[in-house]
Order: sequence, then structure tokens, then C-alpha cells
Amino acid sequence: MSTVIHWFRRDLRLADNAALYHALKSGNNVQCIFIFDTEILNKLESKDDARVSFIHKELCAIDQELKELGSGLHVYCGNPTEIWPQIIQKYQPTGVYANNDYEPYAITRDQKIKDLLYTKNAPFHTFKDHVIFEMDEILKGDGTPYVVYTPYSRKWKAALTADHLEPYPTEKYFNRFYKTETMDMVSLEEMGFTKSEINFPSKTTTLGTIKNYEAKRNFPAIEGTSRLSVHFRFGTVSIRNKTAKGKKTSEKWLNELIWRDFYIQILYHFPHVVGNSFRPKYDAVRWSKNEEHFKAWCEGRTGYGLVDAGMRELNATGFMHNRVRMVVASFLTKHLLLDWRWGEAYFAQKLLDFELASNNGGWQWAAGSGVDAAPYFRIFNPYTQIEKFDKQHIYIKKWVPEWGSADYPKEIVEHKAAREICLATYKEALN
DNA sequence: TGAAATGTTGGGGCG
DNA sequence: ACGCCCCAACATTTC
Repeated sequence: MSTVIHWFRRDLRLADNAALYHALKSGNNVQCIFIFDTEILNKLESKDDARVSFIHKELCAIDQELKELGSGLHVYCGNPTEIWPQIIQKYQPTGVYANNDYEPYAITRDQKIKDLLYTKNAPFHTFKDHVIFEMDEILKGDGTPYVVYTPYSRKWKAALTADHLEPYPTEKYFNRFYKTETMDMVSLEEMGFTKSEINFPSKTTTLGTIKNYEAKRNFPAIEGTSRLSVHFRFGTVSIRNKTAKGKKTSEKWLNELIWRDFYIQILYHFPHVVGNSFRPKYDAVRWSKNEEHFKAWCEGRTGYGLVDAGMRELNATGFMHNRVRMVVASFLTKHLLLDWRWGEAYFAQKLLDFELASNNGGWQWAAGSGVDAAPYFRIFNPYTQIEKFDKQHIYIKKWVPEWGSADYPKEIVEHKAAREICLATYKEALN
């Protein structure tokens, strides 16, 4: 019997997995593999990267599940274009299954692998799994992509049927996994990484969280959000499953998942947003180059309690509450007038749930340069945001215990003056 | 998923 | 009773 390969990338689960389902259903032996891509790993700043630890932990869990089914996960480390010839040699696959990845690097990589597999008579089968709608499924009447969220979301909701959320019953075919020799899991140490001390969020979400999401999601002191972002990022939970739950229970919840699809299709259709403003005029903004200000922002010592609490939460946990992400992003781009790319890069380095599309979209939203962005004159007042969203100062005190005392730094910029400089600087660039 | 400036209205103190 | 002023509260516009 011939062998096909399921290539795990950002779909690290056995349940409700589109490509894995089709691989298992194909009637062949299915060998699961994962490649730690050194093209990505080599660019990471720290050897103590929580994302690498997260992936490694999830791979160990999948390997264990597969072992219980008499199979096993085979994990490689290297440049995929160099690893794949070895894989082809070893398994002689008659096909390869994978779920679509829409990032620019992944598209280029996958095209190379597809071409290689074609010459080896092993077709590369790819599937929609990471999103509810494929990149060309939600388009304007004239066939061009939406660049405004609200009409996109309307079309998205109108197009949604129960079929889109139907789970793929992979478990029906679990007897199809290749009964192969086991392969030792590559260790973090072998890859040059250490185990992160960061705690990973749970995969489970109660229906209560979704039901109360609208009422609670804006208050960083309470656990009002699901913390599922990292699981959506790496596919450790099914987006279909969580969308189905939200569809019944919470419009706001659903909207946040639609934002995710929205930004993924924006990155796909407008890859220039990596490194460039979506609206070119915004690249004329004369950003400050104040490294001291940037360092203070990164380290959470700007003298603004909510900003500093957010940055300290990020540094300590690899997570920041969404409301606070908006506050610190507005502060960096408007009060400090620092280039949004600086903030984007710092988040990319620190966030456990970092995803290029959402991170870039969020930063360009804050800077005003993006699709459907906040207008440049929308400047969050860092004091008012405390009054609205952390009135009891519980969140601030948790991360900045010295807030308000003599040990706490003075504001690095004065709010009113910074606001006016911001308005003048943006206006200069946009006129 | 903003905030500040400016405009409008109306109650109440007061001469 | 009336006009005037102050100012809170709300609405609109401006950035």
C-alpha cells in the first residue's frame, strides 16, 4: 500500500483538520511530519522563545496520540527545501497533504515544494482549514477584495452556512495512520533553544466566556477574553468549532473572528503591507527616531500607568490584553510619534500569539495607515482610558505596583503637547 | 474600537 | 418678574 504524507504547519491538531481528513480518507497509509523551519528559527532574537516551546510541546502531544494509534510523528529541523528531498527519498510518498498558509513566505515556500513534489509524481494537495472563507470567497461585486471591515463582515455573515462550520471527522479514519517505526522527537536543546518559562493558555473556553464576551472583553483586570489567540495561530484549536459556538452566543465574539479572516485576506491580497503603509501617504510621516523613548516604551517606564502595565504584562507573559494593545499602540505612534513598524517588530518578538496578518493589521489600524484604520486624529487619552477600562487600577497595580509613588517615573512626554505635535506632524505628511 | 473644542440649552442664583 | 451671568449637561464639529 502506498504512503501519503500529512505535513503539519499551523494546524497542530488531529481533530477537525481538513488536510489530515483528506489524507486519511484517501485510502493510503498516512505518515505525519513536521519541519522546524530554520529559515524562521534563525531569525528569532531569543533562544528562549515561547513560540518554539509551545510548538514543541504540542508536537510531543500529537506524537503521543499517534503512538497510541500505533503510528508516530516524524519531526525534522532545517530548511524545508533541503529537508523535502530527504523526506521523499525516505517515504516515497504518492501524495502530500497540507493546509493552506497565506503568508508571503509560506506561499513562496509551498510553491517550491509543490514544484519539487510534482517532479516526483507526488501531488501537493492543499486545503482551507485556517480560515472560514478562502482568500477569494469574500469579494466585492466587482471581484476586488474588501478593504473596509463592515461590508466585508456583512458579506461574510451572509455567506456563512452550517457546512462551513462542520467538523472534519478525522477520528473515523484513525486506523489509516502508518504503522511506522518511531522516530525520536528532536529536542529543544538540539535546535539551540531552551524551554520557556511562560505559561501557555488553556485550549478550553466556557460558553460563559463567549456569552459575557461583549460585557467583559474591554476590562484588562478581569478574565473576559478567551486567550485562544495562540491556539488559532498554531491551529491547536479548530477555528470552525469556536466560530460555531460564537455564532449562537455572541455577535461581538463572531466579529473578532471575522477581523481575523479580514486581516488574513488583506495580507494575502496586499502583501506590500509588510514593511509599508497600506496607504502610501502615511509613509511620509516624519517619525521621531528617539531611541530612549522607544526603550522606555518597551520596558514599561513611560510614566503612563496603563501603557506601562501593558508593556510589563507583555514582557512577563508574552500576552497583552487587547484593549491595552490599542492603548500602547496609540501611545507609541501618536504620543511618541515612533514608526508603527518599531512597535510591530517588538510585538512580533514578544507575543506568544503573534500572527503577521493580525499584528500588522492592528498596528496599521492604530497608526492610521491601514485598511479601515482609525483616523490619524483619533488619539487615545491615556488617562481617560484608565477611567473607562481600569477605574479601580487593579490591572495597573498588578503590573506596576509602584505606580503613583516616588519610585514611578515621570511622564516622558506631556499628554497635551504630544497630542498637538502629533496632529501637526501627521497633517504635514498627509497634506 | 476617541478626544477636545465649540456650540446650545436650561436651571438657578442674584440684583 | 425679569435680565443677566454662571455653569453643568448635552450636542455638534473638529482634529
